[in-house]
Amino acid sequence: MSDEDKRALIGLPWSRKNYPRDGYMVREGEPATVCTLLITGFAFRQKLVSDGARQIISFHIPGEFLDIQNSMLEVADHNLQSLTRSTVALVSRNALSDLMASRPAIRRALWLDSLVDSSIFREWVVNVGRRDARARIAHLLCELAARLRSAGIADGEIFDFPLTQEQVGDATGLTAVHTNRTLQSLRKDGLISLSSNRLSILDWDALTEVGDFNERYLHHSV
Amino acid sequence: MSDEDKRALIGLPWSRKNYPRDGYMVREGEPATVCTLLITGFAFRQKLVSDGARQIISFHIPGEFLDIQNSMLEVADHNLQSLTRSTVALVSRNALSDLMASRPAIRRALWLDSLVDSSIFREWVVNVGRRDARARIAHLLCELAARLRSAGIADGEIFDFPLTQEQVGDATGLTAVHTNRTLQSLRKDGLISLSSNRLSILDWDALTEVGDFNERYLHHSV
DNA sequence: CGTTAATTTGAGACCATTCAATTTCGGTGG
DNA sequence: CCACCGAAATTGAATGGTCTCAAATTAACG
Repeated sequence: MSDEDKRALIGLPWSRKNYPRDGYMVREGEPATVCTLLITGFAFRQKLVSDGARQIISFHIPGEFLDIQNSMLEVADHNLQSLTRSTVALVSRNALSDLMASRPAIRRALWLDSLVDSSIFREWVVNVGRRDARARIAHLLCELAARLRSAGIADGEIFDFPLTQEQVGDATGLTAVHTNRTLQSLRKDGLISLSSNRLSILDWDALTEVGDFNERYLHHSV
Repeated sequence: MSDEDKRALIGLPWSRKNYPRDGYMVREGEPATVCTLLITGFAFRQKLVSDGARQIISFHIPGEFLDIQNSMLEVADHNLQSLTRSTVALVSRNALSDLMASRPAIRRALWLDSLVDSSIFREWVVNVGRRDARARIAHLLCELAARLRSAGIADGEIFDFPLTQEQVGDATGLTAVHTNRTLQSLRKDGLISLSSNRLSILDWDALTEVGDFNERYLHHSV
């Protein structure tokens, strides 16, 4: 994007909104009126099934758009929640839409953003569909680490990790109990250390091996 | 889209290509040069994990674009295969790209198409992550039926169903053996009848109940 | 420092897998 | 038209990964 594009994007009218931990930002079935950019904190998407179980569909880090798709598709098809206390920028659908109409580079950037989103969903289908518990969790940890590094939010082997074990389980299709046992097994093997909301990856190569992690699907080069 | 838009789309230079059953259309890691529209037959996307297991990520029916995302993201992040013998129209990336630049309605239609795709991936994460075998398979059958009806390819309760049980299993994260037993259980309960590549849905309401199926995620109204 | 949330542990049950063998089906050639 | 073939579907039995339920321990927070 050119400087002019960036100025136009930053110049959009927006308002700031804060959410508490676990606060609902968008509910499934609601009409969408605004577009949300995450400024600080973490967020996640989820859907509930008929017996009340929850499946987390993605996690989001600062700098990501949370609901471009909702704003085009009129009605939200999933729930969007803050993971930690967080702050977002709200932009009106119409203002963003006008900007996309007049600025090809911005249009292209948002389009790519949503295509990468889509690629991540595909990898998650594979993760919950065809990997065992250890691999699922290892893969999730690798993905979060790779994305945080790529976004410049973290750079070493130590990360803020605000997920509860129940949330890790809901993202990987496991129960909280089995998630706990699996994390212990990863710790015992010296792959990670995890406590008090801090994750250290002690052996990146081994963790990617266990998690069958190949970051091509993140399309970091685009 | 206006008539003029439609004419412009149909007027794009394209070539026809045939694939045999299980033929590879795109391989993971390959650079993308063309954009593929499925004309006849069925196709599916899949990824392979390190132990050789396969996860099917989506099925596609005639009239759907198969790889808009690949053509924007440069390198394919998954494999694309024909399910049955099929015919596709190949359009050059650049020609389609030019058309999208000049025609907002076409751009919007393709954008919506890929957003619906994305919504379907999200639902599949939920399906394999948080539903048991009966619900997973019932849900898959409901989705295929709903999409075929919506596309006008089928209209009653009887459908061409060219999937093997192994493929149903690979789409739902189950083994072929357990898929077989689960299909028998759905038959025994009078929900479906399935043989020789023909699926009859005998009790739609009961099947949607078992599969926890709500078609909002298909966004058929857009 | 008290209270609630989150993590951890144990034991038993169950859903789905594995492995192997058998039967059925669709297609092909004699 | 029938015999044959490989692929797909089906069956059985044993194994195992994950779940369930419940209780205990530890950590987070006002």
